[in-house]
Amino acid sequence: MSIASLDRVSSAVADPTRRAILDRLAQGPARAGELAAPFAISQPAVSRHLRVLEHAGLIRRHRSGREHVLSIDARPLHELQHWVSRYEGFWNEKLDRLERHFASPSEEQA
Amino acid sequence: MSIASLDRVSSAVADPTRRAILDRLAQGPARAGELAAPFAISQPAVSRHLRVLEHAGLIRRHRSGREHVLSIDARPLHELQHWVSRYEGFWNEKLDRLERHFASPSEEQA
DNA sequence: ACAATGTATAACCGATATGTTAAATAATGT
DNA sequence: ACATTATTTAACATATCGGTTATACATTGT
Repeated sequence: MSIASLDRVSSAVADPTRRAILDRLAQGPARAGELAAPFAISQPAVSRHLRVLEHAGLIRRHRSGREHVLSIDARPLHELQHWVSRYEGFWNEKLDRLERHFASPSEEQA
Repeated sequence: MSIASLDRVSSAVADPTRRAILDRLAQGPARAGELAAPFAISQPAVSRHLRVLEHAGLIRRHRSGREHVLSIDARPLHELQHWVSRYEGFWNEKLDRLERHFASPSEEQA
């Protein structure tokens, strides 16, 4: 919704480890430890990635005893998709037009 | 195309100044100076944002004398949109299912 | 009560990001 | 030739990021 969150969402997604975590969670909830296991980095490092994702609203945390179960909440990605979609026209005909423009500036008005 | 470029594209887009620059360029090519003018930051700072966008493949530079004319090339955003689109299902019925899951874990298998 | 387990937080470190101002480079105008 | 204009690059400061190890906290098992 808010513009501010687009900042947090896009920077959360800009990290490959965090994208991999989201990819994993797309297949279902997982404990923090399960999420950390596949990575070469330490558990505290993953813990902080989880915090970043949580602050971006991309995951939810449900404590079950001492375990933290994380699940995806991709709704903030909808906002990002909406921003990106405003450029959809550019990877089609508009780009071609721009390329013609630079090839022969005289056809600029077309 | 490549996975590596998704990194550069997503982090390029993670900065609000760079998003604003892309928004401006969506309306047509502009000189580097024109792009810098609306921002409170210095012109060299904008120059480096342009370099980041250029390295991400999101803008193209055409030198015309001493002027640098920048134009959008949104094709790398297509890749980002593709990544985001893999989560499309989650801001619809799947999220509801997960929410039911946490409300009453006994219905997990549904 | 105590040990073990799952996870977060603290303290720290080096690399990267983003801004600044000053200087370099390149083209244009006189 | 020289000054002006458009822009980048250099050198620097500070903040943030992403990693580490050590520690704290909370829960579970014995």
